[in-house]
Amino acid sequence: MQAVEELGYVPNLAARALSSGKTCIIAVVFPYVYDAIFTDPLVLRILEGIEAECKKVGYNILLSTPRLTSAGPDKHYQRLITSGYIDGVIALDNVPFASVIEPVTKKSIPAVAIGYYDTEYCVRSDDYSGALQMMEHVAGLGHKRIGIIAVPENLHYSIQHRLAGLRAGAELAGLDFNLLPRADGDFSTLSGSACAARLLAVHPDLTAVICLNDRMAMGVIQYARGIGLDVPNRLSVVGYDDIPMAAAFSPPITTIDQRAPELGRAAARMLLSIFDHRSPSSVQIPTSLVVRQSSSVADQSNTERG
Amino acid sequence: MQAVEELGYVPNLAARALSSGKTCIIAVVFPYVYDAIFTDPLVLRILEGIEAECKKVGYNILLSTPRLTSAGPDKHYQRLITSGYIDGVIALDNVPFASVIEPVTKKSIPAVAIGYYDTEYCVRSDDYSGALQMMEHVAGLGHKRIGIIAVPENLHYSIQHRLAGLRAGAELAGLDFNLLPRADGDFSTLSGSACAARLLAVHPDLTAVICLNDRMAMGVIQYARGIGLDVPNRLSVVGYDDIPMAAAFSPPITTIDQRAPELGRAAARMLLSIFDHRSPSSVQIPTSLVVRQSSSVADQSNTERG
DNA sequence: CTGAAAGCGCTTACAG
DNA sequence: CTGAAAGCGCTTACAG
Repeated sequence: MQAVEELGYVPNLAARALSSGKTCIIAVVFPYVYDAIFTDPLVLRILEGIEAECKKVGYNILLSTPRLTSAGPDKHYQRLITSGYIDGVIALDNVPFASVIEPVTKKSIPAVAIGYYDTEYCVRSDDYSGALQMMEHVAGLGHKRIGIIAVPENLHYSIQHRLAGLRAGAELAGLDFNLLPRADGDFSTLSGSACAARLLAVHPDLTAVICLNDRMAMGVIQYARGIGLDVPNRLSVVGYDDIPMAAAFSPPITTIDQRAPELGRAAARMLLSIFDHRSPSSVQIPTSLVVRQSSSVADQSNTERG
Repeated sequence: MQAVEELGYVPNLAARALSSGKTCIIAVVFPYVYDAIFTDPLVLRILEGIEAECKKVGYNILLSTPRLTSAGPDKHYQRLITSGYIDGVIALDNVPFASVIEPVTKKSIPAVAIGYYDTEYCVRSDDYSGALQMMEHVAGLGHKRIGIIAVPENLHYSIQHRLAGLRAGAELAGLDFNLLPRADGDFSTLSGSACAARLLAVHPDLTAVICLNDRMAMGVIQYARGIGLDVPNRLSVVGYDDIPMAAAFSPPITTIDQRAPELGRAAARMLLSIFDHRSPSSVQIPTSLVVRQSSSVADQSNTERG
């Protein structure tokens, strides 16, 4: 039996998979909508969390990036999930026009969604509260003329929840959310600058801008600097996501940490517990406000002027 | 035979794997040294290239992130590569103290390294020429007092090649590379700022700083701005990698594009061709200089003053 | 050229 | 409680 050690015997996993029906592989599914999946730092952080939990119990990760259109995920993916290769799937499922987890649950394959798609097992970031926290922070600093830089709601479910959170936060602060000017970008830094330009052209008296991600916030700060507006003294700018760059930016950006690795960890734990024939409850990961130097109290003189 | 269509038959891949000895899975190996693997944007870009080629031919990607110490990769990994689960591996292999590809080739499993580790099949970025291009660009703008911000050579093979390229470029420009002041960071933005502080404290008359990655270049620019040095007019700053943020930064950063997705594509093509019993030649991916606004001609008054 | 049988290397249910 | 046998669902080499 110690010959096992000496000869370096390693079980053949394909044989084991065939006989036991278990492959110890889970598919991690990042739908490819735009090329966003390969440029978004959060994707890698989520993967980090999944990997950490899987490594503990010896599960392997098969990465799948199906092309997602309104007709659903591509056939490659359809084949993968019925191939017997995988024991279960964890999928980012936040694109309103098509679900990637639905065909999996239909086939009764254990599945956990990270996102808002309505399914039995899911983990969600508390986008509503995160956005609420942002608005409370900004309004709490005395800002009233606040611009919103978002993204079209049909791109990502989380956007809808963040906007709802902003609305609730505005109401709490006695502001009419519908009166706050809004511009939509596409998550990119460049679009952040462009939105800032549009917003400030019409509303030069804004004292704060809330951006639904950090990269757009960086774009706003660059634009503001370009036209000589000091951040945060003349214009407060806050972001969302707490990507690594947010802390290193100048000024460091006030933002919402959604704990992406924890989203991944929770999803992996949930899937493993489904494998154990338990029925885990869905999980919501709380966010936290990270106050840095890009936001400050509303400049009194500016506030009065409007 | 059209019943196949109707019944939605999908072959069981585990059975196919067992009988044919082929799994159509390749392991993509990103050794976990620090948590760098999950925060480095290049990793995802390389993965993007691998995924694109694999998708074409129906191969799946199993992601492996072995912990790498001087004792070699962890046993999880050792098991994976002998498990019969994978047809081959593509690995980032650039950490001098241990190779991740060596145990694979020893077992005669098809393997392609992305990196400088000496092995039969590899794809490399032309770090030497990339760094040479940087130095030629900076020296060509008339700079002579150039600071170097690098990283310890024992962290990554590519650093050694980039430093050699800088040296060659300096010699071509008639500069003594050994006389150029150097500070070492750790790739992070913060370390870039710290290095800039150290360098400029001793050598306030530097007119240019060459950084071996973009994030450190961002740190330098922030530090320079903080002490009132205009970039690029008073200080030119160049980076390396061309991460997405480099173009969106202010000022947009002059840098070297190493075409990370192409590294991935080339590695995948190479592995697939090994599967076909061909013997592909190793590949070097050329880099290109991307000139943006963070570098400009040396300020004459400053140059004279030194 | 077609079709039935052996075999891939495990796991597991069953007989002893 | 132990050990021999069947079976997982394919592929492929072989007999017809």
